[in-house]
Amino acid sequence: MPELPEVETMVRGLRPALVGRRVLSLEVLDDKLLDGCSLEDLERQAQGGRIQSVTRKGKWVVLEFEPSRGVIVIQPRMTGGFLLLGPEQPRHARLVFRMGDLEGAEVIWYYDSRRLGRVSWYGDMEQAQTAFDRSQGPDALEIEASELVLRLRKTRRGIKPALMDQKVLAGIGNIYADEVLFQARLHPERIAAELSEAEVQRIHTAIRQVLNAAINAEGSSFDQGYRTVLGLEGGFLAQSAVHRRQGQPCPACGGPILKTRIPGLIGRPTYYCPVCQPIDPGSASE
DNA sequence: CGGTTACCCTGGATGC
DNA sequence: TGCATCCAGGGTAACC
Repeated sequence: MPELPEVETMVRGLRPALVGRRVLSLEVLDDKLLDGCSLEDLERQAQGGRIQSVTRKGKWVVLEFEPSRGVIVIQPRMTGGFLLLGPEQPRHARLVFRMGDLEGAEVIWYYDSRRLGRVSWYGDMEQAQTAFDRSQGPDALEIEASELVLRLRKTRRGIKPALMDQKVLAGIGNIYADEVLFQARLHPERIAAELSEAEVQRIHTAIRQVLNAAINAEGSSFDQGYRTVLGLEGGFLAQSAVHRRQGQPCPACGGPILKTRIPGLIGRPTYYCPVCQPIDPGSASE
């Protein structure tokens, strides 16, 4: 579920409950989520450790314990999330952090209905960073425009699948790819390597605008999916331009938003305005 | 190597 | 009501 804005919202919500506090115990309720570490090792590593920082790398949640106590990385993927709402077990709970020195909540839950999320442990922050750099590109909020130009020039896929490729840049998924491409007025099937520098610059600007707006709205919620750590819905979809708005008027031209499937993203819907985001830029209406 | 698809999972919504 | 099918915020192994 979560893309960069949802993960950023999780991390911001977790910080006051975790940073500087001691983990009395970590209980792993579902060891299927563990990636590269045993249940026993993870529980033992966390037990009694004080959390030094809670950060985000791309779509990863990173819990750093006090020096030399290691790092836990959680990838929520489609349906993972955290809840601070006390001792009552939520549905699909997979991890339980029982905290000391905590005023509001004593228990922090990680839940994941589809069990696609992953939990890893690294010896220190440097190892976690190395693992990140091996599998992910620069964070979408940190990448420079010039770097984005270089990276997009290397692939002949459509620009939407390229933006969603975490090795190109980390943090963008299906919702925000649609919003970024609308904001940049680019058709999702435009070949990434054929975009002009000016067009990639528009994408770079749109990424920052869209992701920051989504963070301010605390992410995107629909159906039974993503919630904040307090169990609240994120508000971004109320202000989305195209995503999940098929048949509704484009906010720029008033024409109907289309829902379609594009090559390279089978099984995932794409929403766009065919007038404002023409496949042939020469025919743009703006 | 670059690009695409199949598959991993589950639960809620939708359709017959 | 019951059952089948479809759908979903992600990622990766395997394939062409």
